[in-house]
Amino acid sequence: MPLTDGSFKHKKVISIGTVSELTGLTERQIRYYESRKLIFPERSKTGLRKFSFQDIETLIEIANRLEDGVWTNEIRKELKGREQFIAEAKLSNHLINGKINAQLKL
Amino acid sequence: MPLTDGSFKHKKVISIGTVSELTGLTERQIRYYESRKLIFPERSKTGLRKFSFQDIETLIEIANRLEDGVWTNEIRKELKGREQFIAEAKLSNHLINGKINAQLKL
DNA sequence: CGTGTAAGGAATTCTGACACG
DNA sequence: CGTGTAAGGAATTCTGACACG
Repeated sequence: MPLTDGSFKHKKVISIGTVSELTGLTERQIRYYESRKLIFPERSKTGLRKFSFQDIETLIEIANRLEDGVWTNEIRKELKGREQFIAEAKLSNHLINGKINAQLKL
Repeated sequence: MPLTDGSFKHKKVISIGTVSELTGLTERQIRYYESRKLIFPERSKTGLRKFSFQDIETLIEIANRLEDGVWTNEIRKELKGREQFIAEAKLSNHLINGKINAQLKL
């Protein structure tokens, strides 16, 4: 039942310069957030960082939280919390779908 | 009624090296197809090509057609035909939705 | 026609460090 | 803590051309 493609959103293909333009953040900031384990870009064979659209969305959230005076340590927890929530929601959704299908067969 | 995001699919953010990896085509081939007006990457301020996921899908189609022995001239027409079809389908879809909504109000 | 390649230059990205605080 | 910057090097990309055909 997935409606959106999503494969595009999570594919790591965007280089740091483009991410910088899209987010308004400096490359320095982006690299720093990676070192703080807030984002996890992939690397090309030669070591160049590759980001996804999802990473860009996360970076914008990070920038907003930092403006609120929140530390990267705290932001990391928040992001993990969100991830956990999504994972649970997906599982729950999956289970419910199973029950619905079971009922439909009766 | 758009279900898929789509904004990601059409955003021009991928550099030619990554496109080459994703499609299996050489940079030479990709640049040539652009010169033949089969794809239309954007350019960064300094002139670097930027492609979208849609461009990548088109490139794969192009490669398939070329393998079939079709010339770029012909492929260009095919692609235009497809575009035209999609545009018409969207319009038609829009009109039908309008009629349905009109009926629902009766 | 479609593609390979060598050529020279320009733009991008990387890391580690010094700085401020 | 989070960010700016100068430094030197490595990897990427660009264009125009010669080549084959």
